[in-house]
Amino acid sequence: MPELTVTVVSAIEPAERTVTTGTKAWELFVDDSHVIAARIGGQLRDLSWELADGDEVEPVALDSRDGRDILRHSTAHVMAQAVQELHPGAKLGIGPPIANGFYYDFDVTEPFKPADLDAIESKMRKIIKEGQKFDRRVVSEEGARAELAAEPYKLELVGLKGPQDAEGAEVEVGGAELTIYDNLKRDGSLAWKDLCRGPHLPTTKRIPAFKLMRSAAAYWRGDESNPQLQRIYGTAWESKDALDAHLESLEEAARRDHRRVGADLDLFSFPDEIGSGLAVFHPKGGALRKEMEDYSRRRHVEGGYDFVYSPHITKASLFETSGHLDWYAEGMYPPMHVDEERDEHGEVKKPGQDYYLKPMNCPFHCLIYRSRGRSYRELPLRLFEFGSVYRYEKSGVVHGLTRVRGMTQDDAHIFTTREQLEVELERVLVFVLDLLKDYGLDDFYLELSTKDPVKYVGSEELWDEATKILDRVGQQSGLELVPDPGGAAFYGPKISVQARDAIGRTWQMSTIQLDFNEPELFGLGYTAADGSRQRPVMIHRALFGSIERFIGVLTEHYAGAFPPWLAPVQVTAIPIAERHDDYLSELATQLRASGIRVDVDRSDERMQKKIRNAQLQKVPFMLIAGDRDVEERAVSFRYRSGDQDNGVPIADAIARIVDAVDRHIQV
RNA sequence: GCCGGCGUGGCGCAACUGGCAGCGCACUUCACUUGUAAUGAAGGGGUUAGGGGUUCGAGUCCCCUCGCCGGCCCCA
Repeated sequence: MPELTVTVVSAIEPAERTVTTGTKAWELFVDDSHVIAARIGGQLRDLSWELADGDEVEPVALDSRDGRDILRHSTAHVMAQAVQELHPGAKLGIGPPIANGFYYDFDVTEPFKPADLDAIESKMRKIIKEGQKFDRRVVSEEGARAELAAEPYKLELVGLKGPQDAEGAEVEVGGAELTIYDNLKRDGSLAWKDLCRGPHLPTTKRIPAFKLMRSAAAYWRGDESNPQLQRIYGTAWESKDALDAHLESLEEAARRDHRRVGADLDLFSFPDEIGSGLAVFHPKGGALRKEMEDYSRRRHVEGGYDFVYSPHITKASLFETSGHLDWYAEGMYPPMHVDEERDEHGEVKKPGQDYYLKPMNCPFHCLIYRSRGRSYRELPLRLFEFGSVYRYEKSGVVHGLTRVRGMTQDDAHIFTTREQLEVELERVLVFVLDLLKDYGLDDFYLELSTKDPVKYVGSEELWDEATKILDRVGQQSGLELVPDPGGAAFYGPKISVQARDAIGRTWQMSTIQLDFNEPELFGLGYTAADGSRQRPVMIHRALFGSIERFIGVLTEHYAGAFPPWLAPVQVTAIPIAERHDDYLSELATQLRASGIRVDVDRSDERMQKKIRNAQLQKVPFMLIAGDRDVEERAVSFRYRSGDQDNGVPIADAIARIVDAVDRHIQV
């Protein structure tokens, strides 16, 4: 029998194996039940793939990254089969794996209801139990068209046959050839089939745990002008435990949701009367916000920024100059038309003016720059403002504090010479990261957004130079630098700082953005050392992004249990009996004199209830006093963890609290 | 903006096919004075998001508006 030699790449060391011709990949891994696919010559393949001489074969385990993707993709197929059995007219869209799960899009006459999902789930369990085989089959384009005649969306994909455009479509048609996967029952009969690149699990039985999550509409191929399909999201895992852990982490995220924590802790609200996406901060949220802002101001003073202020509205001409009305008019609140006068016949006597709410602060800062002649000696000029901006976000995207229509940016615009640009960018990045760390975020990576080939202004050379500088600065930071091709705004490339929170989610925080456009539009200049007139480069830089959003992120990061310096109430004093009230009120006066935010709970609740209330409000320090403490001129600490430290002398107690606040430490 | 779901005291929820708007927490008052997560009693609070319609009768059914939730598109 002819033989061939393959190399099995495993965790230990590559091993050569001699096998007979016709050997399938699974035969190399019969003793490892976790292996569900193989990477052969760099390509992911089914276990039924026939080996060729010289192949390098790497096992893919179910609980690996690739393994989970394959599992989820196969589960999506099972779901689609179930949907088509229950809803015979349903047409297939695409069904790729995504982070933590999968989805599949369907064109159905009626949107799915929760009860439909239950039924689909039961049907899926039946299919999984049947142990249907995923069987790969290469087809010609004509063959595919014939087989898929009833699947208009699949036909469209056959026409594309490449990974372009539609996100996720590459899992269907990505590769050099077209393939169809047949789902075969035990008796070899065809249960279902789908155009798909694969690979897949060997059989449906290899799906250990899954759950359908929700349904929603999605535009076909991600384009608003296309029809909306009904998408079902699901998740699948290598074990029941892994699924449960995933569901638990979703619940943890829900418990931390800033909309919920914000209401529980009385931080902020979104009164309907004001309008969608517009928040008010209550006294406790106000204390938190003020602390954040005050600290930021202090650091900006130290960082050499100049503080400026600008109004919330302006005449249209400013945004004509800046180009915002050309590029972003639909993202702006419509204008208010003022000062128009009409005569008795209704004819316009005086045309009036359009005023706009500002969606950005930069044009104002450009005017401040331009208010007089500038010398190279003044640069870099760093203008900083907590600037409130208003954006008419589409009604469907407004979300808590993270996507609002009115927000305050901690916005700075730095005007610099081309020569200073690199040094200044380094400085800004260090400044931004240091400050974020002070608020308790310390796990970052960077994203470099580069030119969108169709939507940009300025010369190629300028973009290249600026992109290179940003890249260099990013590299020097030592952080991971992820490319984001085409992600830049039309006026310049940017670096954004992504932060991971306490439960591993990433948030886009700061952006540092170059702008070659506005200095040009506003005709900004400075006199250089040689007396020539030069154009400055502008750096846009927001650190929190918006204060509102940052408060939302921090609330979720800390799950409301803020470190003492940020906590709205830093100390709750709890008397054991009413006769201890005055003792603690005196202590509170002393703490307030040290700048500590302290409440004395003088309600007529029992002290256990007061502890519970303070605990639920996530107050970092509870100071409890009874007869013993009064006698010793001491106080007893209780922390959010439930830990106690009793009989602490008053002076020590104050010092301990003030120290924790000053040093920004968590307790 | 699009698709779907939803909107009942401050918050969380209940009210079968249309038939007296209710419970818990919170709030107020009174009593109790207790050493580390809920003392007891009494009381106040709602034009059921807003508007229109169907009906003898609407929280419940229909229409419009506003708002919220989950996605999609978008996010300068």
